[in-house]
This record gives sequence, C-alpha cells and structure tokens, in this order.
Amino acid sequence: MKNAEISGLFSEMADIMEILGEDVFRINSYRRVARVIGDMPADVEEMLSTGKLSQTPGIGKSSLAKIEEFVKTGKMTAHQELLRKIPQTLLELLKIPGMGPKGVKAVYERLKVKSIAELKKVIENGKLASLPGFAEKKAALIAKGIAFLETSTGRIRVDQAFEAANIVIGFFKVLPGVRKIRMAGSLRRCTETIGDVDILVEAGDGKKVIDAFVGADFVQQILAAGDTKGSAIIETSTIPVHVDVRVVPAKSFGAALQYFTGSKQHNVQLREMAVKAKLKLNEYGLFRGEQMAAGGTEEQIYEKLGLDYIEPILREDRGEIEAAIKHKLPELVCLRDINGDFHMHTAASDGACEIEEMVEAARNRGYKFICITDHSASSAIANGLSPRRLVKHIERIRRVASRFKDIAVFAGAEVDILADGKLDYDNKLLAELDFAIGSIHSGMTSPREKVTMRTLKAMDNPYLHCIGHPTGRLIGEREPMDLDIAAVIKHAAETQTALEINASPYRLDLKDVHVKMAIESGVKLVIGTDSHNVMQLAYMGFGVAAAGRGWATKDDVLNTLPLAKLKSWLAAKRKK
DNA sequence: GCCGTTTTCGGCCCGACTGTTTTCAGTCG
Repeated sequence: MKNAEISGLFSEMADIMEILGEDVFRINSYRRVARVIGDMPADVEEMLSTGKLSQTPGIGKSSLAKIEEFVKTGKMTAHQELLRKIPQTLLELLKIPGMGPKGVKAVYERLKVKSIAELKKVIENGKLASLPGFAEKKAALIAKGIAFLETSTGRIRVDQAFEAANIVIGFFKVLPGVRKIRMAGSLRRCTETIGDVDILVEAGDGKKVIDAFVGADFVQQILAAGDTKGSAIIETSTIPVHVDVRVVPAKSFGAALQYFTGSKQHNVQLREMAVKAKLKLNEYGLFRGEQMAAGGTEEQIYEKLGLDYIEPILREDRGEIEAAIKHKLPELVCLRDINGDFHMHTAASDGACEIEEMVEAARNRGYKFICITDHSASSAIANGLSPRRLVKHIERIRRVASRFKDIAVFAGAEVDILADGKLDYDNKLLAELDFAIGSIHSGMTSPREKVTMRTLKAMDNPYLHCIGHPTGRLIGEREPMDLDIAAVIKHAAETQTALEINASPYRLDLKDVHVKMAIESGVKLVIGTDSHNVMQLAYMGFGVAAAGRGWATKDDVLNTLPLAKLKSWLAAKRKK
C-alpha cells in the first residue's frame, strides 16, 4: 500500500511551494490531495486501477496523473523538480513553532540558512535580529521554538492529553465566574494522538479567566495571553503539554464548541456550505448578515445548515457531511453498548492483579462477560504460560468463574503467532480454551511478505478467534509492522476471524481508517483493553472511540453481543 | 490545482494574537 508515501510526497510538494511563495490555492489543493490519500480506507493503487480514484473529491486530472506516474515508475517528476529548487533540509525549519514559510524563505534568501543548526548560529551571533521582521523578541521566540522542538516528542498520547485536560478543568471548576467548561479539539474527537489540548470556557470576563489560567501553578511557560485566548505549556505527571484556553459568552458557546472541536477540514467544509447558503459561520455563531441564526448549541448550527447532528469523532471530512445531508450517518457503537472485555492479563503472566480482582472490577463496570487472556510460553519476557501452566490456569479460571453468577468469565489466551505462522499452543490445548487471540510479538521488523504470511496463516487455524493488535505499533515508540492490511482484512472475512481494536492508548491498533476498511468488508471487531491491572479496564472508552471513528455500529462489534449470542459465535467460529 | 442546479472561468473559510508594521503581515488553529 503506497498511500502514506504518496500522501507524503504531496504534502512535501505543498511545503516547498509555500516556501517558494507559490499560489496558496494551488498549495491548498496539494494539501487536500495529501490528506485524502492519507485518510483513504483503501489501497490507492487499487482505487487507481478500478477508476475510483478519479471520482474521489479533491483529486483532479493533474494529481491523478502524478499518482499514476508514481505507481508506474516509482517516482514523481513534479516532486523531484520542486526538490531541486530548495535544499531539502530547509523543510525541517517549517516544524519550528513560530517559523512559517515566509520566515523560512527570508532566512534562506537573506542569511543563507539551510538547516536548524545554521539557524541556531545566526540567532546566537545576532544576525537574525538584523533581518527585517525578526527583531529581538521574534528571534527569542524562534530560539524557544527550536528548544521545544528538540525536547518534545511532538504529539502526545490521548491518555496524557486527558490528564492535562483534567488538571485545567479541575482548576476552572473552582474559579469564580466560570459557568461552563468543555474539552474541544482533537481530544474531543479522540484522535489517536493529540497535538495540543483545547479547553473552552463560558464566562463573562475573558481576561480575568485567561489571567488566572496563565497564573496557575501548573503552568510552566506562557505562550500567549489575550482577552479571550490563552496558551501555555503545563506540567503533568508524564510530559509537558500545550494547552489552549478560549473564553466565550453563552450565546456563542455552541458555535465556539463546534469551531474548536474541528477538525479544521470539517469546519472548512461547513463554512463553505454556509457561504453557499448566504450565511457566515465563525466561532461566534451562524449569521445571516448581522442577524444570528444559531450559536448557543452545536445541534442548532448543524440543523440550520441542513445537516443531521454529526458526532465529534466523525468530524474528519471523511464523508460525514455528505452522509449527514442524506440522513445516512451510522448509529455509532457507544460505551453503553459494551457488555464485556476480550483482552486482559493477570498475575499469572505479566499482569498486576489476580483473576478475582479483574472479575470484580469488570462487574463494577456492569459487564456481562470477560476473557482472561494471559500470554503464551514464547512471550518469555512477559512470563508467558507453558502448556502445563496453562492447564492449571484454565482450572483456576473455571473455579473463579463458578463463584460469579452475574458475569461470565471465559478462559482465553493471547497466543503468540510464531515465526512460521503456527500458534504457540497445539490445537488440543487450544480446544480447552473458550477464546483465543493470536498476536505477533516477535520479528516485527521482518519484510512485508513474512509478517503478512504469519498473520494469514494464523487465521487458518480454526481455534483462533481473533488477531490481536494486528499491526503491532506502539504510538510514538514503534512503527507498525509492514503488514498488507488489505490482505489481512480479506482473509479475516474469508475465515470469519475477528480483528482486535486494542484499546490501550499506547496501541489503538487497528486504527480508525483500518476499522472502516474492515467493516466495509464485513469483518467483525473485538475491542480489548489489554489491561494489565484493574485501572486499565477504563481504556475501553478509547477503543470504543477508535471503533466509532471507523464508523462502526453496534452490529460490527462483538463486545455488544448478549451472552448467549456471544457463546454461539465463539463456538461457531471453530466449526468453520 | 479543483470545482460547478447561479459559474468550464473565477472563485476558493475565518478570526485571535504577536511583533514592530504607525496600519498590517505572519503564524496558528
């Protein structure tokens, strides 16, 4: 699948054209192509050969020709020509907060700066400050920006973002004058990583709220503080987090919530719709001339634009607006639909809690079932269970299960998929289990053919119910395996194997666009928290959000099945 | 470069904050 590569090329071309100062509309259409291809829940090569690509909104004749050239020859002439015009190292300067294309162009042309290292030099020797538009403060801002870039890991995990949001929300809850507080931005959309945390506040006196915020003791660094908007780096237990706070009056709260929830592309589409209807949409409301048509709630805004209400997790400009016009939005799976959890570890392997503790915690969440899925022997580092230990472990699970009448406790395992695609336990032992997840924990950097073959072969085993964390990625730490995801989904459909949405915020694997691909092929999903203690059962919310972001309904997710139906699915899988 | 039941040409979303610009450009979201 060349989607990511092609998306990257268009994005890079847009960056270069920005530095060169070319037409902004042309640049925007390149960016749109990059985004559309990057989000595409299907193989771009296949889309090209079936002719579907030419019908995709945002991709015109010119882009189509460039993509076709790349697919056929492995290169893109337009990209190479652009690269000849500026040193490639210049592109890294764009990543510095405070440096935009105009700034990059200026330092390159006037000071011959080609890299971050060279930029640091001209800041130190004062040359940058002599450049028009780059006086002392701007130079200091850029120096700070470089320091931030060098220390930060870029985007943060969703659990880290939630912690930061809760710190700020806790502060505002007791601040006089604050009437309403909501999370907005990518956090509200539950994207897999978060750039910065957006908090929206309803209050009369914006300046007072912003001043209080930037003066709070958790603030490490103030980035901006105006009358309605404040921006700061705050301390959390793991990592410094960039938090933006906006203050709006009640009559604009819905408009502001809609606006700051984004995504940017979703909002651009909405504002274009508004313009066509002779309206104007901004963060203060929807206006016809001077007259406010909506603004207090998000629902009003969508309604006045002729749209069904769109859940935040769908607002990515991936077809949700068209669906909302036609009343064809999916009824998304939600946390209330979840009857149980398919993936958790106990002290028998590398978990921290006993079986009983996990069961009690699951009962408290109102679950009707759980699967205990400890590691198999090959995962030695995780204290994986030998066949002999597994037999005893199954007995213990059965004993614990017999003590609970209101929750079913299934004996499962997270079985390693070995190098040759076989499973780590033999079929006789697997038959003793109620549920088996197959996961790859080794050789993740092997070539595409190998990791794909292992996964496909594992699915051929009738005792396997599900593939666990299919791509093996660790967000911000480890790249996904080079898996042929289209082939995996196809074979999952053929063998009726479920695919896991691993709900751990470190994994979120499958990710949203893969979820969409899977359900379009009729593959069932299993959400597993991969909990290693009772606290982590709460990761279920992240998994449900990932499912929803992939347009999954209740019917697509096995966690929603009533117990009797789940039991028949588990048994039926083995008769295939 | 893309797009079209007002257009195949002429548009293409909107506003806050900062710095040094005495009226606005650049950056960001």
